Amino acid sequence: MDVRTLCLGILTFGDATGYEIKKAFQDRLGMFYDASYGSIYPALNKLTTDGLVSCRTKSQSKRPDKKIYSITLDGQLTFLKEMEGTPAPEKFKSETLATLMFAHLLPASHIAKVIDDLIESYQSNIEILSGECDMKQALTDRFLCGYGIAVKSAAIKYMQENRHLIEAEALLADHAAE
Amino acid sequence: MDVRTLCLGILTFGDATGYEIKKAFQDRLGMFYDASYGSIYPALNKLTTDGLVSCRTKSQSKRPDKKIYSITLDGQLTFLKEMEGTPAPEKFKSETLATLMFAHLLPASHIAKVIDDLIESYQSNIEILSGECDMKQALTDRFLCGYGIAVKSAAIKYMQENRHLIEAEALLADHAAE
DNA sequence: AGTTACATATATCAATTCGATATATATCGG
DNA sequence: CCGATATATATCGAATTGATATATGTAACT
Repeated sequence: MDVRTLCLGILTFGDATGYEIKKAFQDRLGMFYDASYGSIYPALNKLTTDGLVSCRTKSQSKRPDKKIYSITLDGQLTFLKEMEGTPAPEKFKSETLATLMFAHLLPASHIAKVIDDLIESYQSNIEILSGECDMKQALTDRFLCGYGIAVKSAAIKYMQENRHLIEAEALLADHAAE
Repeated sequence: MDVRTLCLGILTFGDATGYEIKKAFQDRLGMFYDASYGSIYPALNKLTTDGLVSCRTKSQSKRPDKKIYSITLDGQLTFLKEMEGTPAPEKFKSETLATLMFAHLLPASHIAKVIDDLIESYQSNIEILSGECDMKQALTDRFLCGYGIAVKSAAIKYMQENRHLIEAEALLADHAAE
């Protein structure tokens, strides 16, 4: 599954411009899949060439022409076939947790700040997701929002209950450095 | 923070070959940061050029020469300075959850399988992490293993309790298709 | 004895993707 | 009136992945 396939998926919900597709990635998929213009625009070009989407241009005065993409029948079939494959393993990248790996080399104050920031960002995620969760009527959206909330909540709880472990390591190093 | 910096970090634990550094990424950082040979070997070359690591070659009969890298004093200072910056936001990519976004278009049997597989992979993660957690003496390692276990456990619990929501959507679609 | 799979060890390459940047304008709050 | 945000396109260098190539040892299985 690549950006191309997910662009097709987003277009099953209705026609959209590249700009709107980018927004859909952020708003609907952002939690577990993101894509940049640098991958979306080339993807749409390729999809158009392959006949999986069609594109009509709406000229606008004083703005770049709007290119509205629609999924074709061929595109729908390709999308469904693609989605029937086995999804790749999940990938998670956290510079914060990588930083904590080296807590014994860093100032305790920095470790504390990094953890504070992470907890705050999780809390902000949860607030946004809670708001969305209430608005959405579709079960799918609710399920996915709920997933995000459940996981982030568990992360916060663990961090708060166990941060002293890693902060102790950093403190030890601080004393050794003196 | 990039692969270069994390190679330096891994070398603070002791000298290593590129192959061993790759293993360290998998074994120690794998949960929250991974890197491939295609990024590790170029990173080590650059670090050597910049004088942040030194490299001695150990010739081995019937094997490629082993290149053992050591972090230099300059490398240690550079690493510490790098780690004091603010870590980038976390990134998570899940093709499985992206698939679920389109549950209303897919066969219920496929949705069920995809969820089963995800739960199984989480369970396997937890088992591996539990084993490691017991072995490790360092608080840092325990903290990070514990984090992984806490988060994956919450994910499993949520999935098991709420999967019926999304499976219902897929079933609806199945009936509509008939 | 043979074979299959995995571990050691290096390295490169096409393809993908990110993050930043460029270009223009509208709109809205302070 | 100004600065921030939104609309809308597109490209480019740099980083990264995942696959592949090359060799061999070693352990387990048949």
